[in-house]
Amino acid sequence: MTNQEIAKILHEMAELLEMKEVEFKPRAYEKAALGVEGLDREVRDVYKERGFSGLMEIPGVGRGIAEHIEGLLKNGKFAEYEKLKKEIPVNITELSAVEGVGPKMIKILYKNLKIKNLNDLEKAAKAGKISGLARFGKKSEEKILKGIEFLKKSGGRRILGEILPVAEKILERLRTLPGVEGAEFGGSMRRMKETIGDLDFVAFSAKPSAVVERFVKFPEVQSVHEKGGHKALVRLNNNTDADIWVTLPRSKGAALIAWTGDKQHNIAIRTLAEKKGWMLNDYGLWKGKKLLASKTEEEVYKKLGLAWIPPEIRNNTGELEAAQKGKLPKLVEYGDLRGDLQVQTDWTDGENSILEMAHAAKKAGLEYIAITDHTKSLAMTGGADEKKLLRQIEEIKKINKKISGIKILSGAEVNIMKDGSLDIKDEVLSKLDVVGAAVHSHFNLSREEQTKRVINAMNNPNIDIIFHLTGRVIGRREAIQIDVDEIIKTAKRKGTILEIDAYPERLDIKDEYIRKCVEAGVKMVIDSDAHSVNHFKYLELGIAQARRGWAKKSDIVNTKPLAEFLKSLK
DNA sequence: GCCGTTTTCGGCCCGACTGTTTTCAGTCG
Repeated sequence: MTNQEIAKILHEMAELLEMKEVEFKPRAYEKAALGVEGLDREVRDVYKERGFSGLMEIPGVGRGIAEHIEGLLKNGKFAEYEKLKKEIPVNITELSAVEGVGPKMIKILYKNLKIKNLNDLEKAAKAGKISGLARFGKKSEEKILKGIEFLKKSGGRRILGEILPVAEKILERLRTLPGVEGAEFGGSMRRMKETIGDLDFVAFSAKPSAVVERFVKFPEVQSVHEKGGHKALVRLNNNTDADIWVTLPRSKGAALIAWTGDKQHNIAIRTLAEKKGWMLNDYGLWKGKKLLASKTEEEVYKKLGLAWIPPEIRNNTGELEAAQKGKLPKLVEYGDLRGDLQVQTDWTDGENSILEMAHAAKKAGLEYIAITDHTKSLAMTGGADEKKLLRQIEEIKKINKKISGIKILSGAEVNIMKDGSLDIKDEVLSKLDVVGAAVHSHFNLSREEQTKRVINAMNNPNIDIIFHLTGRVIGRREAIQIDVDEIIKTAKRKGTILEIDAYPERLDIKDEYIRKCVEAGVKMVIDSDAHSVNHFKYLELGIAQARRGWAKKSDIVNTKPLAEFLKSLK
């Protein structure tokens, strides 16, 4: 049983208990489900190695839920879940994905109309059966149909890189509206998460309702789900939803904290306020009716005894404790990068020439790039063999003489073969300035084989960097099975750098692994993996990823000037 | 059912909007 399957059962359990109006347990199951989802290993492997106590170390999992997970792993049994599921045998995950449909509604729909899945729901709504139920009307029915339609079209979360440009355009438009005194992203967009479910905007104005009215008429808005004096929820032309909340400028700090989240961070920080006998809501930090702080985030955090916490790390994984102790790291900043160590050109599968890429990189504010075209075993890209690489080294020397303000390094993205050997001879690799190695095939090897394979490659003294270690493509291809802890140990021993590939679909390695590298003292680089002159903008996504992994400037070697950077290579 | 600077029992974040109602439950973030 995979983590996803276990998490799904825990989520469903939360909803089933919600239907039964059981108090507090739903949230406990919800938290446990999140804990399982967030794990960087398979629960079954944790159980195999560490047994029951390993399960109990999963965040949000205590004795009770650990026992249920154990049952699921041992024989697929979870008696209470099955019993509840028998009472209300419906596809909860599917139904609750419909906007506006929650556990209570699912229960009523099943009891009265025997609705079990999306198909049943759509049929019943179209036949006008739902509006006949007590406490349901025509509008509820329409809303359900709209929700189903949206679900069919949108297909879930979008990757950050895809949606960020759209969101920035809307934010700009919002900021320039008359009467608006500032606007920011909220939610997962402000936290720069890998994928975005919907867009959140927070705006500040003395006349909130006027701003809401203008917002819902933006050209990007396709339809309006709901609209009040301070809030609106709309659907955009690109089939994503966007929320806006407009509040008075004096509440800015508290409002941004409330709307940035994430949920667990908010719960933790509000609980912290409560423990001091205060109350934190969307408008401020209060002692009874007395306002203690609200204007800026810094002010609110400070009053609570916390340093300001960067949005990217607001997810209740230790940031509050660190902020309390003044031990938050100073994260690498947007704009800190001086180089890019993975750039493809038209020598293989890139779209532009070496010179064009160099100019584009310079324009993007970089001081050096490494040309890292694919190597020969990646035939589909026209990968370079030894002769072609040597020719490219000479070509780069020539171009370097012609240009100024940027230095081009010669490199390669060497293919790691199934057994961990490399497809380019050492004597040629040793002539390159920067050598990255990457897995591009045999994604399905066992964890042991895959780990051994990559470690073999790392043992080659010419390999400076491992590119996109886990090979995942968000939404399309799973990460390879690999023991990241072992890789990090080896990287530490060998002085190998691990890459944070900023290409929007990759974002590889992910934030938890970055955090492990930071803790282990393993250095990283942030690369665009550019295949065109337009791709250097992706570096921003990589920086966001690094920040979510608590990386400091000193953890990222391509924040260094060229000479210093070169010293950190083998 | 989880969890702990109020620590092994007694708490569990907070508010806006909607729909179908006459005061609020359900949903969402």
